Amino acid sequence: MSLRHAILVLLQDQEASGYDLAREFANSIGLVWNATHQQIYLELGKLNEKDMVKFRHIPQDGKPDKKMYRITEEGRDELIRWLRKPAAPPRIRDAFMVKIAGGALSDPSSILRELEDQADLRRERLNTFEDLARKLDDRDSDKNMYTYLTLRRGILDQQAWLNWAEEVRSELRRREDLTTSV
Amino acid sequence: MSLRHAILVLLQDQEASGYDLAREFANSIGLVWNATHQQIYLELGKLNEKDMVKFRHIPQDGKPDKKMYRITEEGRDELIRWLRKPAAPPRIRDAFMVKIAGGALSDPSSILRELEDQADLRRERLNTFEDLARKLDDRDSDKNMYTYLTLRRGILDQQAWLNWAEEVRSELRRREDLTTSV
DNA sequence: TAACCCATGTAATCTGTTACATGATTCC
DNA sequence: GGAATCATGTAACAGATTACATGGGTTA
Repeated sequence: MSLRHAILVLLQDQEASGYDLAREFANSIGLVWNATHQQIYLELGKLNEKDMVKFRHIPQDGKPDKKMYRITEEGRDELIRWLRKPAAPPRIRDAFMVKIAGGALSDPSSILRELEDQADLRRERLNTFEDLARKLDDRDSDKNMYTYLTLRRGILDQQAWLNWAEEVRSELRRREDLTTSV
Repeated sequence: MSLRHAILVLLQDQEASGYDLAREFANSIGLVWNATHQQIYLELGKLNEKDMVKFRHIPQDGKPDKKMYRITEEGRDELIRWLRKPAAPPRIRDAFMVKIAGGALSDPSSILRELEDQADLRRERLNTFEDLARKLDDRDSDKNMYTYLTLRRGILDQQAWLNWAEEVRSELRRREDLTTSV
């Protein structure tokens, strides 16, 4: 329900096309909310109908035309209304963790294999976020402070995950020692 | 897509009614996957059609009848097939974090208020998970080890969140000092 | 007497995913 | 020559949420 608001947050700072937004969802805001281009184009259509955004056509040569969207007064009002209401708690749906919870059914080696794949991903993300955080030179501007805090959230999250992975490794190792020593 | 598998994981250990499962989704496995009773009843219906579970009627007095579900061979096969495939990465949809990312639009005091509400919730969860982890006496059984690891994931996650909240507080405080001192 | 627990579900709606579609340009 | 980038979308389907429905028993 708040793909809408994530889009409005992005349109706060700049006029953007659906394509631009999709790219940002793959980067910056994607850290906290992700969406595909299909969803974005659909939602932009709805936002336009409700006069929360408006757009202008930009013909380009060599490239397809663009629709550059801008937030309207109504859009800003909607966003501010939403910001005032307490946020719905995120719903947790982590398939990998379902596997861990049901781990007794698989074998440790296949769990470890997938754990390492996931860990690679997390390490990669951690690096990306740390790079981005380092590049935020002026943390004293309002906007940058919130971007920084968002990145910190991502960083702490990845670190916590990696620490947990280390615990999993040592538990599984301990377990192996127990069974082989019998 | 893996509500199905979360249910099958739960039915691994014990026969259960939809109601029982809903309770567990609110507790144990809810830590990694959540679902409402409507979804669960629907999915149990589908699983039954596909012969992945079967049920028997238990009449009760003073209470409504129950349907106690059990996993079948087909169900176990499906679960094992699923466990072998790499899990889809969880999609991130955190409305509160969208608010932080768009924080420059609200005022620090309302952000702090909501931060504290969320922190209360996280602290509560942390306590619950820590209690449950402490009560897991015999960590050497396969099943308990995986439950323990699942709980550890929840614990590290809550801690990381709370540490982040502390960073937010000090950043906002620093920010306030900057603006009031001008 | 009100709220909550037990126990099941259906229906309407909203969101999200996957597949399909087009077409020029640029980079390897 | 093939893949990726730019740029837009539609349609079918799957998954999730919200509202509605029932009704006895227990606890505050």
